[in-house]
Amino acid sequence: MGKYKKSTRQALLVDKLSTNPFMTDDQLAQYFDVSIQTIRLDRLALNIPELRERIKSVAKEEKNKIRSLSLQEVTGDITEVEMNKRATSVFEVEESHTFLKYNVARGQYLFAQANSLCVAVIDQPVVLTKSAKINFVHQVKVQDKVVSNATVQSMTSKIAIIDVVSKVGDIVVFDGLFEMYFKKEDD
Amino acid sequence: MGKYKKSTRQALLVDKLSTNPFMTDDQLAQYFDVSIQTIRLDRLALNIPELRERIKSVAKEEKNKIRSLSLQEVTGDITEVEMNKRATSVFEVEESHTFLKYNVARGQYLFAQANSLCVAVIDQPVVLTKSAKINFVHQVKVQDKVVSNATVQSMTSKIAIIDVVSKVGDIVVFDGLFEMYFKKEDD
DNA sequence: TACTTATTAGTACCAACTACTAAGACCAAG
DNA sequence: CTTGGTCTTAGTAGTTGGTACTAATAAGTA
Repeated sequence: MGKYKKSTRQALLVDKLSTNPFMTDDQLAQYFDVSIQTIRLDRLALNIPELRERIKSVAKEEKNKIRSLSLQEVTGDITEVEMNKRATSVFEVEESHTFLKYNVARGQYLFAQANSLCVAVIDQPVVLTKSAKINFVHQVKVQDKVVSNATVQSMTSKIAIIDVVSKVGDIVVFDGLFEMYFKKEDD
Repeated sequence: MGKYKKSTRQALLVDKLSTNPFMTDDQLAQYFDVSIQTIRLDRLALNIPELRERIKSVAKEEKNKIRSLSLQEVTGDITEVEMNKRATSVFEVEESHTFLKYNVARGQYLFAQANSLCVAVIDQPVVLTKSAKINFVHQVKVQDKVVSNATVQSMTSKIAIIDVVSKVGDIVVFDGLFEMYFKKEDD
C-alpha cells in the first residue's frame, strides 16, 4: 500500500499519538514510512509538542483539566440562534484533552454539540431528543474549530426535525438528522 | 548554612525527588550546594534514574489512572466483555449529569455510554464511530441505573455493526445501531 | 604522614529534539 | 513545456539533560 497523503497522515498522526503519546519522531517516521522531517513538519503544523513535553504534560496533573471536560461543558458556544429556524455553535477541541481522551470522546463530543444545538434552536422549555441518524464523516484534528449548523426542517406541535451539519473549515466532519420532541409549558 | 554530610544529603535527595520528581541534576546541585557530579554519584548510589525516566514512569502511571477515570466517567462501568461479540455496561445517572438541562444531558450520556461500549467491545486499538441510528425511547431519571448491552451483529476486516439496547430495569430507554470503523495496527 | 573516602572537574558521547537552509519531487495551470 | 506551488527530504548547527569515564583535589582518619 502506498503512503498516505498529507491530510490523512496528519489525521492518523493525531490519532496515533492520542492512543500512544510515548512515540518518538523516529518511530513515527518509520510507522508512516516518511522522513523524520516530515513528521516534524506535521507536528509543527498540528501544534503537537515533542515527546518529552507530551510526557511531561501527561505526568503533571492535567488530569484535573481533563476531568473537568465533562459532556455538559462540551456543548460548544452558541453563536447564532434564529428560534425554531436555525442555530450555529462553535466548539474548539483543546490540545490538553486530545491526547488522552480524544479518541474515545470524539464521537461523543460531536454528538453532544449537535444535540445541544438542537435543544437550543427549539423555543420550548422542555426539549427531548427522540431519535437521530448521525454520520461521522471525517476525523477532527487538534485545535480544529468545529462549527455546527442546525436547520429546522419541519415542525409540528410536538415534533421538530432538525438537520445538523458540523464542519471544520469547508470540510464536513459530522452530519445528523435529529427528531426532537417537546412539550409546551402547560403540559 | 553548612553542607550536609553524604548520608544526610542522600536521604534528603530521596525525599526531595519523591515529592518533586521533576528536578534536574543541576537544580538539585544548586539546592544542596554541591557539584552536579556529586548529585550524579548520589543518584547512581541510590539507583535513582534520570529526570526523563522519572517523568516517564510518572506519566505512565498517570495515563492509566486518567484513562480508567475518563472511561469510567463517560461510559459507566463495563461489567462484561466478550471481545468482538458483546459487552455490557452500567451507568448511574447522578445529579451532576443532569445538572443544567436535564434533557440535554440525558441524550448525550446515553449516547456516550452506548458509543463507548461499542468502542470497548471491538478488540482493536483504534476504533472510530462511523455512523449511528439512535432512538431515545423513554426518559431517564436521576439515580436510574442504565444497563447497556452491545451486540456485534456483523464484522468485516474494517467495519463492525453493533446493536445497543439500554434499559432501566425492564424498560428500554435507548437503542441504537452503530457502524464502527477500525484499523488493524501492528504496533 | 599515608591511606581512604568524598567531592569536583572535565571530556567524550548520546537521545531527542528545535530552528534553520536548501534542494529535489510532484502536480497543476498557463 | 515550463513555471509555480506544495510537499518532502536532506543536512547542519545548537540545545537539554543526561551517561560513562578518568583524573585531580579536598577532607577525615589511623
